[in-house]
Amino acid sequence: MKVPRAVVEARRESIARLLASQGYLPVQDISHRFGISEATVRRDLVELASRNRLTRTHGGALTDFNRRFASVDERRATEAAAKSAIGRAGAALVKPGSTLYVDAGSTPLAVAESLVAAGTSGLRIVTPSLAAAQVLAALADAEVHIPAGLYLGRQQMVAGPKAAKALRGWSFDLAFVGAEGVDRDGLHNSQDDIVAVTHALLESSRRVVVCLTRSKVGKPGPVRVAPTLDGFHLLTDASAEDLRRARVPLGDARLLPLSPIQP
Amino acid sequence: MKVPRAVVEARRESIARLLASQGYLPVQDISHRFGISEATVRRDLVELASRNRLTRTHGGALTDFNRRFASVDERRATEAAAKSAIGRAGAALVKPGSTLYVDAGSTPLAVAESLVAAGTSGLRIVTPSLAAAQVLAALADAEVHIPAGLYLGRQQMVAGPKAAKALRGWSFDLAFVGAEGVDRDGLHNSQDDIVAVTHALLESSRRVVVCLTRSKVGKPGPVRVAPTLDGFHLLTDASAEDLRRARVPLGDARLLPLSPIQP
DNA sequence: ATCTAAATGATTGAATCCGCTCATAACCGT
DNA sequence: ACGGTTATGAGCGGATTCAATCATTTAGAT
Repeated sequence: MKVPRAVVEARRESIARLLASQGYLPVQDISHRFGISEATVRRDLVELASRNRLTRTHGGALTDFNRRFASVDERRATEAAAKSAIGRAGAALVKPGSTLYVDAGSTPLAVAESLVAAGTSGLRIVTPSLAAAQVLAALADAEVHIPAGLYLGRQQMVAGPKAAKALRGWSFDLAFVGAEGVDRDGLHNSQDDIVAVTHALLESSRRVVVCLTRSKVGKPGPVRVAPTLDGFHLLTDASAEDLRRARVPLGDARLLPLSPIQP
Repeated sequence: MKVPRAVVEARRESIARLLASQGYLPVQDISHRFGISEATVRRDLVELASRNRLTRTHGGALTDFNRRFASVDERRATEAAAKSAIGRAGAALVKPGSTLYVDAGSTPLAVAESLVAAGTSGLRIVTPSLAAAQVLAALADAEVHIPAGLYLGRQQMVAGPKAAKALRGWSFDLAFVGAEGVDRDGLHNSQDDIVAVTHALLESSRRVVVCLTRSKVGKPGPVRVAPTLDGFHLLTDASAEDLRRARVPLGDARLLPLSPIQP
């Protein structure tokens, strides 16, 4: 039987709120609590999910607390296996108690996730990526700093002319940066501000690790970071053959090995 | 094939931690990430669940972590009607093209949401709240700035001693701040750093609007912001009678009216 | 070195969940 | 008042997940 529109909206709001307090609810539970059929529960959940009020799962739904950074999640899904491998290899380079820079982008984010999975302790991390900050907050004893800047909603990060300058006050053991692409003309990224940050890192970090999936090899980009990879470390699932074929000017860059599979 | 006991324990620990950062993970995802069969994943999850490290669900598992603390979403859900009314009234004060400060907290967040709903144009906003930044990013022509600071995962905000200083470079038309409580001894908040920010705002903002739900009236707090509400504007769903009864020292504070009905 | 017990992956049948369709009932606009 | 529209619940086929079992491999103890 049809029911007043206001009732439907109120019920959906109730479900969303109940979920916010519970974290997770199975479809069956919701059905019982509200005295409606599971079919209706599913319809409500689909609707609420489309409004980004919650996330659907098999058999239930959960709050969006951690999943609010959506567009990054999409990119995170592509080449997930490669990014995961790069993440593990990157995290393996990190010693407890280090001071790190973790760039924005889904590939450096994989490093952050692996650091959390490894439970590396005593880290001090600077990141312009809100997604990385949120992930790293799971490390109880870590100190996560976010630099000042303009918030870029699409990329879930802060950026700005001040960002590069602010980094000079730090001294990093290790910096993980991403890039738009690398080809015969060198390393490329998307924005002036981000390129400036990478340059600043070359001076304030002992090692700068460029994290790149194979799909970025041979691709150009709007702004050139450097004509060669001199001074960088490279972490990628692309083979040495791939890099040679794309005529990437490696210079004296060190190619870091990936962990095969499994942690 | 059998694998060393230490590896098993390390992997389970990794799963638990990864889960802590993700909130929820399907069995399949875990299987892929760790390169183990789903059967093993289920066995690990059963074991971890028996140790109360996580909660099982159909098709995956989720952290117990979010349950222990009141998340931003949970606070947002409480007194939602009052916060929504405060948000609308606050947004109504904002002229297009203004420069604003929006504090962390679920009540100021309601103002941000109403600003987006109203589609106010040309805003320049500074906020330490990542939730507010994300909401405000929906305004295409807005400029959202995030100050530098330490990331507080539980509150989804940045804070730090530098924050107050950084604000002196700005000149705000309007600042929306929250508070822990207000009682006969004045206005209270939770941390030194945040109180310092409020003080800084009194100098760098033409008007400082304190957003308070009725439940905060009569409540004390760890750190006192000010002994009276002199110089503040007050936006609350509490009645003048409520404030009088709690002997709140209003001083020359201006009590702003709430919009009665919703749009 | 040898043996036992543990860990893993594959398989299978049962249980569960999902998306879809359809009939019904009653809200809502004209 | 009335017709169109919308919300609902039930049923069904298909997909997914689960629990249990079993063979295989090897860590860890004697």
